[in-house]
Amino acid sequence: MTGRPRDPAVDDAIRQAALDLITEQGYRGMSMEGIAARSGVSKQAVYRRYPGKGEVILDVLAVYARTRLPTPDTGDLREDLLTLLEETFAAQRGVPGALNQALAAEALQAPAFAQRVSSELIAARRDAVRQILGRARDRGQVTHPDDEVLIDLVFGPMWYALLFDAGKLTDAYAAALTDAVITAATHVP
Amino acid sequence: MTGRPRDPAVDDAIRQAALDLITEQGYRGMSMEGIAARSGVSKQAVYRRYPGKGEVILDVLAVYARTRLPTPDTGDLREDLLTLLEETFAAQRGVPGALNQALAAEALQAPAFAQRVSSELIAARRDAVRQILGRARDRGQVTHPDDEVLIDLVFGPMWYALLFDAGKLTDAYAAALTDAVITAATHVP
Amino acid sequence: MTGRPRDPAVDDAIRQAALDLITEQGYRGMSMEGIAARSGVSKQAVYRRYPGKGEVILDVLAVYARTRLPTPDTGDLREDLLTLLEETFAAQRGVPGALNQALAAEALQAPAFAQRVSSELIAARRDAVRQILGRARDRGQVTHPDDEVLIDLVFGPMWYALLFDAGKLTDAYAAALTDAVITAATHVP
Amino acid sequence: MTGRPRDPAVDDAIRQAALDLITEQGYRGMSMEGIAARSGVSKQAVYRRYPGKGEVILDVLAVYARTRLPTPDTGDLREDLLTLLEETFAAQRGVPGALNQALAAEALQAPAFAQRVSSELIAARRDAVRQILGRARDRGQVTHPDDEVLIDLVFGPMWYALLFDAGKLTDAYAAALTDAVITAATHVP
DNA sequence: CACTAAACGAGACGGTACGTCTCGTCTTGTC
DNA sequence: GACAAGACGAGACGTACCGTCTCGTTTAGTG
Repeated sequence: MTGRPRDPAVDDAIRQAALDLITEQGYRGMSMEGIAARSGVSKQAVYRRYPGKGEVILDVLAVYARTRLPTPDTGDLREDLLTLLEETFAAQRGVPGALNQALAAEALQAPAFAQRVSSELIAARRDAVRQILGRARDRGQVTHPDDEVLIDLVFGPMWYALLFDAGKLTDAYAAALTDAVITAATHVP
Repeated sequence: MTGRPRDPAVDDAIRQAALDLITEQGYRGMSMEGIAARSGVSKQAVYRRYPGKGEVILDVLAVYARTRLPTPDTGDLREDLLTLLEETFAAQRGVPGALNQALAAEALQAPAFAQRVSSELIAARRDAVRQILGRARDRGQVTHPDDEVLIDLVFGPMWYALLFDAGKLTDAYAAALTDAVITAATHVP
Repeated sequence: MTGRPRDPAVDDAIRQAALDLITEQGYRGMSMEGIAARSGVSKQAVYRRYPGKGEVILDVLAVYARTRLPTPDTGDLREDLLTLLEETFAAQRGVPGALNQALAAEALQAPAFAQRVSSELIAARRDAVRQILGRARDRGQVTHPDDEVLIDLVFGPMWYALLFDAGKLTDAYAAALTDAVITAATHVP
Repeated sequence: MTGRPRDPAVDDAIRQAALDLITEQGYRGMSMEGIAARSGVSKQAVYRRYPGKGEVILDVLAVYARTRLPTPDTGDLREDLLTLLEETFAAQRGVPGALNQALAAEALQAPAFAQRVSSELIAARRDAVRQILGRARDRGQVTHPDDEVLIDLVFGPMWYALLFDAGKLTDAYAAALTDAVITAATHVP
């Protein structure tokens, strides 16, 4: 049979509580117990939806991801890449940054979860850069043979900053990084 | 006054136990309680030395760091950088990799700790690359204006890999990264 | 709301473990930790029921108290009092004696707890004597004006013995005490 | 060899610290560790003098005991007994009361210690009453056959009060108790 | 309309780890 | 040798989460 349907209000309450806790107290202060308490929901209701903290974060982040802008396409590699990076970095300075840090913390504690994050969340961001590079490659602009390395050059420093110095992710840094990556992408004989 | 000196055997037992636990069971399986139990030492003896897990890892890693080789200096930028990266990545495939992951996990849970890690451990690695770049710059080879960005290009992807795909850190990846970074460093007009 | 009801088996296991520990190892050997371990119950389960050791003992003793015989009423003051004292002292020679000692130890470390013990456990015993004295007083036998002092004469020596010489609490001692108290109760002009 | 003699200042500091702690924080707050810290003395210096908390208390109490008045001897049983009890009870309302409570707590946790307390400290108090009763017995006033029971009638209620209601030990209570005990002592045919 | 099945809040449960405290012993260097 | 200092193993303290498990109650469909 069907049984009682899940209450969407509960869904929202959980996500909201998770978000609140993580922004107010960081990953440390975000516990399944705390989420339930804060949202006025039973622990079971949380565990019914998510197998663990990681999945909660993943879901909360997905909400942000859904509202994100599409990949820029101005015909200019530098402009496209810069726009994307500026937007991405700007987000990392806000709530999504805290969520990504939490995500990283979870991933470090469960390799299987790291895999999921990689394929579900990170892949999308990488795709965006891959598209930009692909278009530039079609225009003969990009000569570097391996997109993946270039993409690592873009996002590696971002995660590095999230780990040890989140304040670094400014527009200026986005620009510097963009230039360096473009140089690496376009100056291979 | 002096008081009874700390027993070096206890120091070693703690470090060894921490190392064992982290390599066998990962960051998750490493607890202050477990370290004490495994090393046959009282919890107090552990807490007397380290205020938390993070500091233990930091200290264990320091032992590895101390035994690390000096910065290569062959007069050839590519060879120097490649050697350094290959060595560093090779280490990340082993025990130090697990330790670094643990370190990252801790750093994510305590920003103050992230700062310490940054200045005490990471700085040394960055210095090595800075020296290599500096020498090449003296030879007129490096034209990119900002060492820091270049260094981020080197280590960003490494941490990124440690977070989501540690298996990526092969010699081949070290080579690809080296080439990309050198391109970025040397092709700025 | 209701929530999952407490498991009575856990209640019993805790009480039994506490009882075992206190009889086998005395108050010293009875710890919240030990109770949990011995009963195969989590520490939380214990702390959920009792805020501290004292309350555990109090509860264990209550079980004994509930099964105690009613106040004797033969119409003869000496017989009534003697019976009560013999029974009470006999109990002190057994498990309840150890429990009472533990109770005293706890009471000495927390005045607030002493108050509780006084009103919840000791009061019942005093009431029994008060009833016996009251009936004798109705028969014109007891002339001493203050029951409370007489009751202190009865139980004071008992606690004194529990503190320093538990072996003293024999039937003979009960008889000697009974006689002395009756003399004090009945020979006031 | 003789070695360095013990520093009397250390002796005093320990006793003073123990006294302070016990009066300020009760038995709970009196720890060997605390005594050492408070007195500015090493733990070893404390343990060198006393095998445990109990002995410290015993020693501190002994100082008080030494300064106590001699057994009253006015030729009047009631007056002698009343004086003794009033003085004794008055002391229990003060610092010696707290010390006695601590003593009781210790005795409950180590039967062997209870024995020592009994023979060293309590015996003196009992002797005093025994002397008073003896003199009255010589005058043909006391007819009760057993001094020990009478002495229990005197001190039992005192310890009982120390356990559960220290406030009870007033002059009025001393008087009531004196009268009851004298009745018991003098009205046996 | 009754029945069924799942969701829901509440909260108990066995675990595990946390960080702190005190115990009684020991090991330094200094006096 | 006493002494201050403080390390050491042991073990209890009380708390916090984990993920699972009852409870009794509500809320849809389905028959």
